[in-house]
Amino acid sequence: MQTEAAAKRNTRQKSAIESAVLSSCDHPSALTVCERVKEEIPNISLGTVYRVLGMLVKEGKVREIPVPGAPSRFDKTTRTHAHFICTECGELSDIDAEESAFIAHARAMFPEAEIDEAEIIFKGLCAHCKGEKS
Amino acid sequence: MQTEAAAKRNTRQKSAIESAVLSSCDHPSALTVCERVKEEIPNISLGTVYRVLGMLVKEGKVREIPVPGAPSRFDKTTRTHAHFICTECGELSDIDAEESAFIAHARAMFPEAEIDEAEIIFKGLCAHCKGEKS
DNA sequence: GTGGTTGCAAAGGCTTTGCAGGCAC
DNA sequence: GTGCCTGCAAAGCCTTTGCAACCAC
Repeated sequence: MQTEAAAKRNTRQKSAIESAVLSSCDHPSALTVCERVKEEIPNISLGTVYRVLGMLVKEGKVREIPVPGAPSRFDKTTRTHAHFICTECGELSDIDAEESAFIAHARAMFPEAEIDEAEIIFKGLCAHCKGEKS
Repeated sequence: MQTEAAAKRNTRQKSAIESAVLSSCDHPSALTVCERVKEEIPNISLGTVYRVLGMLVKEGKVREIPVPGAPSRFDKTTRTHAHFICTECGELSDIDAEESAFIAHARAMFPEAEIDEAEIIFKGLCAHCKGEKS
């Protein structure tokens, strides 16, 4: 007997979506994941991709990175860390900043609240786009 | 002769929207701003509120705080700082964290990119909602 | 056979935009 | 009078959801 979750089933779609995210080195959006899975399952639907990604996030296998004014990206790295997004080309990179230190600081400033997580996004120009502008 | 901006006009709507945001102690969404302005200009439209808020943000008079999965909030404080949002009731508070220190850290990790700004949001339960859960 | 899953399409929420009329200058 | 601004409504984008068919168990 599992804790309480109704018995989950393994399907072609689920494993294809999971491996698409886990094997990606970038940070794909739901639409990108859908396109990649389409190579294996041509008639996969975007609704299913969103549903399965939601499950994976809930299970803690994948992390969702909300991007202001743009579709969320999905990240195989669960370890908390910050991100950098290029305002020109939209490329999203990891930044190995001590997010936990930020949270500790925030807790010190706000002892009466219960702070669980942080979303830290830096914005600017990536090396490539920076070069093109100068 | 202004720098280059086509001559902007002063209208009842613009000043009402601007003062609604600047006089608010909370962090209203565009819809909330619209409702408050309606007391003064009953037939103000949400489209206009979004348009004017966009101008104010561009002029640097107001700051937009994008909230993942919820409407953006608008903040009269331009000084960069972090925010805390309660996942239960949606209340948004300022946190006087040294955002510039975060940016400096990120720049050190990512010297090849040009990092301009940061969006830092902490999530958890506010004092009030925390009390109700225990 | 049961009921979690899927594909499709429609709907949902937030935000932007096209257009004709209106108003600040 | 000019052309920026407004109100209205429609459209846009990302995401969620209802439903009947489907398939893992």
